Amino acid sequence: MDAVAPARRHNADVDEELHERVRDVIASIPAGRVASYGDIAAIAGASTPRLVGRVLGEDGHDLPWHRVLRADGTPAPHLVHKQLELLRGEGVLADGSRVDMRVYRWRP
DNA sequence: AGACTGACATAAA
DNA sequence: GTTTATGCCAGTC
Repeated sequence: MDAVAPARRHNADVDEELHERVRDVIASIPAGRVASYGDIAAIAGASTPRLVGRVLGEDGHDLPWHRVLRADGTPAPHLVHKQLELLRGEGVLADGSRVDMRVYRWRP
């Protein structure tokens, strides 16, 4: 097909859209469930899970950031304490510093 | 311009 | 089973 394929746009709109997309996905995570950065990145269309972490650090104050963990079920080193406590309040039990992703992992 | 850092993931030891 | 090293993408120095 002769239709052009706008693989890359230099518009900042795409960047902002991705930013909101990530937030929307995180906000879509129901209580008592958790998701990994890589999952959110894949659903939101982010190229790398690092973008998800950046979004949370910049504008995750209004989002259930405590429902976002790493692929191993271990949250960030500086938030592990708060993270597990918030999750525990939602019914997510953690073994030490690790959560059972295969049980609590949210899947759309 | 290049190099370092970071709320990560995956592979190898 | 855990720990270590490398790669990724974007932002910052």
